[in-house]
This record gives sequence, structure tokens and C-alpha cells, in this order.
Amino acid sequence: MASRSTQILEAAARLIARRGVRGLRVEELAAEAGVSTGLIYYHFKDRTGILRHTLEFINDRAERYTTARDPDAPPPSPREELERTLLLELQDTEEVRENSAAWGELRSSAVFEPALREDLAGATLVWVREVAALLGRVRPTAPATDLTATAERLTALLEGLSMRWLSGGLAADRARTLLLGAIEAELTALGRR
Amino acid sequence: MASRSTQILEAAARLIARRGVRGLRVEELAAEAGVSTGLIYYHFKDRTGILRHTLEFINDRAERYTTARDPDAPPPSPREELERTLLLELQDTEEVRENSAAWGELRSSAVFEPALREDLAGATLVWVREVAALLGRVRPTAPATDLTATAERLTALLEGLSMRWLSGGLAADRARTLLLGAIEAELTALGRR
DNA sequence: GTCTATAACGGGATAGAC
DNA sequence: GTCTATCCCGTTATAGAC
Repeated sequence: MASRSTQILEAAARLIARRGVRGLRVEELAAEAGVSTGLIYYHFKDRTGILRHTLEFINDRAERYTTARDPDAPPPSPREELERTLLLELQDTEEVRENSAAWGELRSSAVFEPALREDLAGATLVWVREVAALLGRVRPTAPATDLTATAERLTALLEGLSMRWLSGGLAADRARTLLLGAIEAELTALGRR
Repeated sequence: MASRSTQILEAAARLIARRGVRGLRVEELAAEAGVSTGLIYYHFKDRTGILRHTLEFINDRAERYTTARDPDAPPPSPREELERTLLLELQDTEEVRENSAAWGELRSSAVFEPALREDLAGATLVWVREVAALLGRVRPTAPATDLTATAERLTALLEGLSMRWLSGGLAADRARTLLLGAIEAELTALGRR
């Protein structure tokens, strides 16, 4: 059973995805979570506190669903797993879309909210390492620095595509196609060093 | 000599780069531009009007400086021109940084402000076409659809890197190195079809 | 821990003079 | 076209009861 503060954070992620960080109203958050505004301030101190905890919350959640696997299905090849992990973030399902939208919002908010930067940088680093590890399984002989650089590029590209998708200029399946093309080009480059 | 409304838009670009769209205060904008708030509403109707015109303004300006060339210097090779054009947007000069920051802000604001979407999609299209044309000069035999897809990826990657740079998680020169690596990988892929 | 009520303030937008 | 003055609403945050 979800605790009160988890319940608030779930609502916050939902609302940030729907209205943006800029459009997040504490009163509306209270209504969405079914609690009072006072309680929100009690748990999270202030608006920034809400944002920081929401960032942590969506990271934990993403960690869960990108790692999850169907136990009955045959184990995927490294390449499949890499593609699946990255493409997942452009999938139009409730939970994932919400996470992507909230992540993008928090990322761009961080440009002007120093309080978010450190958490964001940390989360990005974890993500880059994870993707670098997946790349390493596809290209076992590639040097670690190349794997890291490639992971940074692919994740940054994913963020850029995601932003265009969410701002309405790019269809989701087009974004996925483009991302697949980049994976192909990058893996080829990794294999040629 | 700059007209009054140009003067206001210059100040708006400066301020959006410094404080973000969310942090843009009309009163502060008036002070920065050296005019009254009333005049701003007279010229741009409302807050959204300011944002839309600022978007147009920074696009025109970017068009100017990405096209500009030293008339005495020897004409650059297509590859050089491609790299120069893209890397320019990650350069830490006053005007460019301002443009990049404002562009990123307007892009992410558009996710939740439909009024900005159309203008933004149009500007993105122009930019993608421009980059596709540059790519076409480097790889004259590549099919147009491949050139477009590559241009979409490189510009989206640039936006993603720019966002990380501005949100403090990535040094500018690291961003440039990563972008150069992507150009290399993409051009190789374009050459192999 | 949780609520209600409200203080306190910031900032968008407009009216009307010049 | 441009300014000054100001209205008024929405929002954050806190006080205090339960």
C-alpha cells in the first residue's frame, strides 16, 4: 500500500507530465493526490522539494521498468536489449510517457533551478553507465571511453528526440526510426576502431 | 538603428536566456529594454505574443550568423562548413549562447504552450533542411531521405547536448567533441549505402 | 500527520493621460 | 507611440486546530 508521500509523488509525476513544471500548481497537486496543500508542505518543505523528490521518484520507477523482463521469453541478444531499452523511452504507454515527459521537464527546468542540477547530473550518469554497459555487451572489444562517448550521444539524442516528440513536431514512430538509425551508425563506428 | 520593438525583442532574448521563459517578468523586460510595460503590451498584445515574436527574432538572428562568412578566408570544404555550422551552436560566445539558451527554453515551453508549437515546428523544418543541404554537399550521391534523416538526428542530438550543457552536466568542449564524433559516424553511414 | 483558513506577495494586464 | 498608475487575480507558504 502506497504511503501518503508516495501517493503525492505519483500525482506530481502525473501532473508534471500533463502540465509541466511551469504549470504545476501546489493546490492542483493536492487535489490530484487527494490531500491538503498543508500536508504537501509538511512532507516536502517547498516547491523545490516537491520537484527534487519527484525526480528521484521517476528515476526509481524508470529503473524498475527498463530492467524488468518477461521471465518466460527467451533471453534477448545484447543488441536487442540495447534497442529495447532505448526505444522504450519513446513508447506511448501511460507510465513511460509520463516518465519521459516529466524527465524532460525537470531537465529543462534545471537550467534555471540550480537546486535540481546535482540530482539530475547524478541520474544522468547512472543512465549513461547503464547504456554503456549494454553497448559493451554488443561490442566487447571496444574501449571503455568509446563506449561511454557513444552512450552519452545516444542518450542525449534520445532526449532531443523526446523533446521534439512531446512538443508536437515529430511523430513517436518517426522518432523511434531515427533512434534505431543512430544505433546502427554508432555500432558500426564502434566496430571499426 | 533598432526600432523600439526590436529593442524589446533583443532584451527578451537576453532575459529568456538568463532567467528562462518561466522566469521572464514583463516588468523586468521593460526595465531591460528601457521602456514601460504598457508599451510592451501595446506592441505584443500579451505574454504569449512576446514569446512568439522572440522566437521569430532569434531564428532570424541565427540565420544571419550561421550563414555569415569571412570574405577574405578561403572557401571552406563542405565538411568543414557542416562541422562549423553545427559546432557554432555550442560555442560560448555572448550572442550564440543567448540564442541557444533561448531556443531551448522556447522548445521546452512549447510542450505545454500550443501557441508556440507551429512556429517552432516551422523553424525546425527550415533548420533540418539547411543541415540536409550541407550534408548533401559532403555526400552528393546519398539519397535525399537519408540526408533528411541524418539531419534530423544531428540537430536533435545538438539540442540534447545543448540542454545538458546549459543544465550544467556537460562541459561545452565535451559536447563539441561528442557532436563531432556523431558527425563522423553519420557521414560514414551515409557513405556506405 | 493531516486538515482548514488565510496571510502575503508577485506579477499580468488595462485605463487613461500625454 | 509611449508613459504612469493601479487593479486584481492566482499562487506560495504558514498558522493553528484537530
